[in-house]
Amino acid sequence: MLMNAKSNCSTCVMGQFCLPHALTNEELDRVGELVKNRTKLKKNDRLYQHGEKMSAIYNIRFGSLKSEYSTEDGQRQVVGFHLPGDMVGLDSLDNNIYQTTAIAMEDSEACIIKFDEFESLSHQIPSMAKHLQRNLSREIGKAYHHVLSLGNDKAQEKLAYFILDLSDRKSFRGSNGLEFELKMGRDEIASFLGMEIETVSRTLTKLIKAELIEVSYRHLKIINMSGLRTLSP
Amino acid sequence: MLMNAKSNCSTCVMGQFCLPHALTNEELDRVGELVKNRTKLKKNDRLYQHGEKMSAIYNIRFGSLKSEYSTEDGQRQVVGFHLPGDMVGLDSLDNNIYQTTAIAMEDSEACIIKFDEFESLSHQIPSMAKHLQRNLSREIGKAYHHVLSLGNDKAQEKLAYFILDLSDRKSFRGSNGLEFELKMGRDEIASFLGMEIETVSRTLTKLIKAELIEVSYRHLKIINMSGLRTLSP
DNA sequence: CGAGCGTTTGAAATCGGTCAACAGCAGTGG
DNA sequence: CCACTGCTGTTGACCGATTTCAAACGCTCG
Repeated sequence: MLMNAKSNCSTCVMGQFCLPHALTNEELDRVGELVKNRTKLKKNDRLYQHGEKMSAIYNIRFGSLKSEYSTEDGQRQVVGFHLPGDMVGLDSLDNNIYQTTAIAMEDSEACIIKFDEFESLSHQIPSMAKHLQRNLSREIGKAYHHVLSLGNDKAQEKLAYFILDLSDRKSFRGSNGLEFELKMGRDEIASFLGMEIETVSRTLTKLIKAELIEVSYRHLKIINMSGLRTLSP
Repeated sequence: MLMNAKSNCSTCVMGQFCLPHALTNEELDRVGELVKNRTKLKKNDRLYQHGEKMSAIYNIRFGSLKSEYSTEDGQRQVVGFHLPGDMVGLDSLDNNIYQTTAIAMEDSEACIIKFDEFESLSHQIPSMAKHLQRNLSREIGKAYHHVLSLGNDKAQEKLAYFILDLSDRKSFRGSNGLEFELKMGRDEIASFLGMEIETVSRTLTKLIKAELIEVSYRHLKIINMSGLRTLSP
């Protein structure tokens, strides 16, 4: 985990997805002060680990990560996939211990937001505190939706939900939401959706035969978006 | 939904579960100002509803509520059960719209925390903002755990998790965690755990035959706590 | 005390899990 | 550059847990 690359929030292309809107230039500079460093991650590197003392929260700059929730007895579950602009580490603010482990699925980079400095900055720039609050609340909503999907949906619907969610988030960030590379393996999709690897594979072929998507290895193309949407609300 | 009963945080018995620790008397009085009103709910009354504009967050004073997450197409899922001391409505802070509906499972009462007033108070008493932040983060952790359970566990384990969680929370609040009334129906347990009513019923009888619990209608008694714990980690 | 809802129980059907074998892409080293 | 090896993903057959459909039971409330 290398620290380097002085950050500069005011010129960062992720700014619009990462920072609260309508910061003054002066505020931007102060935020830039706060986010002094970034960290580069190679595939499979951990950004933080379950059980560790929290020191910072992070903003993904590029690449993609997964977060895994785990219990003492070794049960593990992928609870989220993260794309550039996503804020991660938010599950640690309750007791200052990370509840999940964040692992890079490809070479990635994240901005480090030292938390004690963040807190003091929040007092000066209230919109930063509000921004964090919003992210926390949004994460709750996402988790509820995940619970809904795991609790109600059949394999097909869960997979459709997964694909559409990914597609939406890619589009939102300005990349192609209709054709992209899956950075996660079938095992990680399976864990995320609460099913087995083989079921993921079989269900993908079902969706292919239904001419909703095309898949070759980890390359995915959406053929019939509305068809997919009728599967996952 | 009746407004009445001037609140008084400084003498409220829920204080220890509800407010941040170590508030000065003067701060307590200011918080009391904020929480001017409570609302009484009869069974099945809604505290707030999915899609509504957020005006306040709430703290349960007595009784018990469930929150239901729902999608446009009518899928619904119970995402949480709430006991006295719990803060609810936290899923609304992202876009000021409630994402869930909170429904009383018995006659209940909640303190109303008008959100705009809360925000201005937060500036004066930073520990209040921090307290909210912690609650938000804890809710994320709880949701992740729920996802883990739905994704990995078989019916028995899910039910054990449900019972133990309820038991722990009752104990924490000083009531009897070994023998209590379930305020929710089998249908609500089923929704929460992502299974069917009949499976809940059958699985309960399994746990009874295994001499882990006794159940009669909605009265539940834990016979073998450690046995239950071996089922749910 | 009776009506009605909530709960339990039974039997049959189904979806997904498990076990096992195979295919295919990728990265290594000759 | 190609062959070998290993990891990742696919496919098939079988099995089991949960769902589904159906009916009976038993609280609880009016």
